[in-house]
Amino acid sequence: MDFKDIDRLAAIVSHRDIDPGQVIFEEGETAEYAYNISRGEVRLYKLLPDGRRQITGFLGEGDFLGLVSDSTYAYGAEAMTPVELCSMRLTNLERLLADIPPVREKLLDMSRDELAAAQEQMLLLGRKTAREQLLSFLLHRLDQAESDAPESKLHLPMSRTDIADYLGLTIETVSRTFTALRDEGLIELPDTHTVVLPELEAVREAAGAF
Amino acid sequence: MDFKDIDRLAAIVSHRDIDPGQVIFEEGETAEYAYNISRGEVRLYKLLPDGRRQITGFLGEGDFLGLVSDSTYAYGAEAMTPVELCSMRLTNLERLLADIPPVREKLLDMSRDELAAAQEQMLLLGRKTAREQLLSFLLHRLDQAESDAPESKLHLPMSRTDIADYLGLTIETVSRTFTALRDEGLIELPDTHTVVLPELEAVREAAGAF
DNA sequence: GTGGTTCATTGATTTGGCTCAATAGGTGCC
DNA sequence: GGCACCTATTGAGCCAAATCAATGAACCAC
Repeated sequence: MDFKDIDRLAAIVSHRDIDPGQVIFEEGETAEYAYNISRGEVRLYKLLPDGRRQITGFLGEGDFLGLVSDSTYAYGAEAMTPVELCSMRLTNLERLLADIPPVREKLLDMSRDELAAAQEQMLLLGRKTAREQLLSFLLHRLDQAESDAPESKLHLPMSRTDIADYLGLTIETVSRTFTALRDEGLIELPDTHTVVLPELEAVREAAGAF
Repeated sequence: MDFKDIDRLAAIVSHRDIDPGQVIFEEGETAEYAYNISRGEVRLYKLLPDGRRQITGFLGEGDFLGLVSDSTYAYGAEAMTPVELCSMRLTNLERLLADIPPVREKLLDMSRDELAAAQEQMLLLGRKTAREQLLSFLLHRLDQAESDAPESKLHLPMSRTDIADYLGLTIETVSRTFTALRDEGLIELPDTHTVVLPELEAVREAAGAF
């Protein structure tokens, strides 16, 4: 990507601020924009007609949002915290992609990573117990955060309901499992949204070798 | 893609036959080849250390196999029926991809479709009952087969165990659920590997609006 | 035909996680 | 402070699916 490309990119991006709990886009909506998350945390989800919700992923700063297969979004997206988005019209983006191989290559890599993560999540949802699921979830968050957090202390921006809908559990089971893990000494819970993993090896073991 | 490209493509592909039950590649193995399935049915799966298995997808004729994010396969693959593969060395493939935009574009589309399917599967695994899962599975297979089968008669090449591991259930639950659906008249089971859906609308309804 | 093997079905029982219900912490507002 | 609101925790009972166990059906080898 050279200077000319960067200029063209700058010309089609704009900015958008979202409050916590606000919908960024809904599943099935015609996809007009793709986004890059400048700040904040986002949940992706799918719904059944009766309201059951499955969260398919959590995104944070730097993540790309709005990769679509056809012309509609395959899932909904909501802000969990105040979110700043860098938005691009998909028509412009597609034209840009057609021209700039490195961007296209990056997109392909991203979707392959996302796919590998989705398969890991299927293993978790289909075959792991609540305990293993929660530990795997914590380890995964820790790995992601590792870059800027040297210690095994973890901030969870999402609610218990969000965690439950991500793991295919109920809020009560999530809460009970957190408590049980705390009582066993596998984790510490200084407050609701903070977890410390003092014995990482034991956690990895108990998570089903994540 | 022009004639020159096709020649280069032809030069790097070769052929491979696989017997039912044979492993094509294992999760974690260094990825040397990507494949296109010429004939037969393949299951993709991930394993936990204690042997629990989650099937993450079934592939058939024409499907592409071996899209990897890093240098190792993210899942294992096994033949369910006799399989004929068209194989390509990944090193060659990568070089080819770097040069030919339409191939790269196709790959991106495929991985986006696969990702959308993965998210649908997460919804199914996390939030649907055994009954809804099985019906969704049948409808999905029917949609895929629709092209060459005008009727709502479906061939299931995989075993009950495979279906169970795909849906995150046990073989007994799959069998019981099949029987229950048959007794309700929602499906017919002429033999173990054949299902007929006489009332498609009722099935769609009961599957949780797949 | 008989025994062995594999896969599917059916039955009996158990259990992990869900449902329903109550209680406890926080936080903000008046 | 006192109250309302929201989220999380804890308790009691229940149920869908798992587990354990037996039987049936199809296929092959001898």
